[in-house]
Amino acid sequence: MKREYERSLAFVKGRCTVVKRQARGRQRIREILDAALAQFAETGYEKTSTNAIAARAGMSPGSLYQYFPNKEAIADALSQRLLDELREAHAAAFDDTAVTELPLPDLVSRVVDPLVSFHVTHPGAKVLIGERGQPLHTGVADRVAALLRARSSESPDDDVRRSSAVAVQIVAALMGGIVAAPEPERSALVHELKRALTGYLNQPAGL
Amino acid sequence: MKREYERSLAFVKGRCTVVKRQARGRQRIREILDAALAQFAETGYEKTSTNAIAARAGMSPGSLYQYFPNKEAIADALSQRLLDELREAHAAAFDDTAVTELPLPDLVSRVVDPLVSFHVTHPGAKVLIGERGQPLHTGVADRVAALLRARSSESPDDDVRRSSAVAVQIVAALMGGIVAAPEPERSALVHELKRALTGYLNQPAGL
DNA sequence: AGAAAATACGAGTGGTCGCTCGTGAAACGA
DNA sequence: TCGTTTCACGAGCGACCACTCGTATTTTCT
Repeated sequence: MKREYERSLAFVKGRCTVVKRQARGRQRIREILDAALAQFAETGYEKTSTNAIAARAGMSPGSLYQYFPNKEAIADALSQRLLDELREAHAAAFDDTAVTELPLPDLVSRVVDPLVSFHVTHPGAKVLIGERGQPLHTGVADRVAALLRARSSESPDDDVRRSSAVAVQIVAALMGGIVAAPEPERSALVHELKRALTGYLNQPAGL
Repeated sequence: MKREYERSLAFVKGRCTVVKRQARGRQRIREILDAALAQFAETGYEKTSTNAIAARAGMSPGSLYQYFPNKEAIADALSQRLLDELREAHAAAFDDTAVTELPLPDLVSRVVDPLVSFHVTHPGAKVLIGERGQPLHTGVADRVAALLRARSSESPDDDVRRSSAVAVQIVAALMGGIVAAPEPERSALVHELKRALTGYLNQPAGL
């Protein structure tokens, strides 16, 4: 019986080889990523040991290292998976036609709201941003930049890029508190975030 | 010959005792803090080893542990020292009388500018904020809250506290990029930071 | 001068962590 | 059925790290 297998990399005896992943293996990768996300959320990236991830995923350290060459690769793959989920959640906000006409507060809400619910349902995502580089950051920043360019086509490109980078950093900065806060306060903080963004983006550039 | 000595804590043989610090000892503490700040700036808090701090300060690990019981205490003392320096640099901005009358952009500049130059001259300060709790954060946030309360006395206290916390988080979020950027870009980013703050604080609360 | 206090040293200890490797079980393909 | 590939295991290795301790030196004070 012929079957189709996803080709992917395995890391056995210190060597990187190409293997035909079985269904079991693909499931294992998902389990590792799930465990890593939960563990990162609890203890942060640096303080999370790979042995703890393996234990949480119900496997031995050796099994874990058949699917990832090192700890960093786990975080990278996790960032990628989260970024994909985020892109999907954001599709409605970004892939629309009439972004140019929409009032700024509405536009901000359309971008911020899915972002908030994404981070609320994935409380570990913020440590992949906070403690490690910017893989999630840049993914969003690029799309925000494109959106801003569409709205104010006469602004110089550097200004647009800077504005979107700043806006993304503001969102990232407040997201931690938003996720951590209990519900009555959380809504208030989301409201403040939107106020900050609209206030920032509304202003004429020459102040 | 009688001399006056500062009493402080020593940590010898695992026990905490009170000693009469000599001038040499006080100098050593300064050297440890200097070395720690430089090392934190280079490698971050977690990845900085106490042995590396000791080596950078030109002393043995044992000597370092005569002045601090553990790594965290070094970071705490350093945070305290930086907070004192910052408070001094901010005295002019906060201790003024007519804060209520000043236009918002001017007020923002008076607060932000010393903050920026403080972080530029102490590039290690931001990791004490970024990777470890909020000792520097809260110190500034309280003063900002007092300032905001003075300006809009009719706002509810919760709103004021929230606004100042958000403002401080915005500053903290952008400070990293500001410190890292070379000079032409740095000024532009500072300008963006001020725009963000004025835009945020200018708005009527009910948006 | 001489005892006591404070400072200084640095090899060493116990512990953690990322990662490996030899071995064996399960699934696949013929 | 049987060889090959993929998956699984877990003790343990080497490196690093926060911190200790016995000892030696310097300063203080009488």
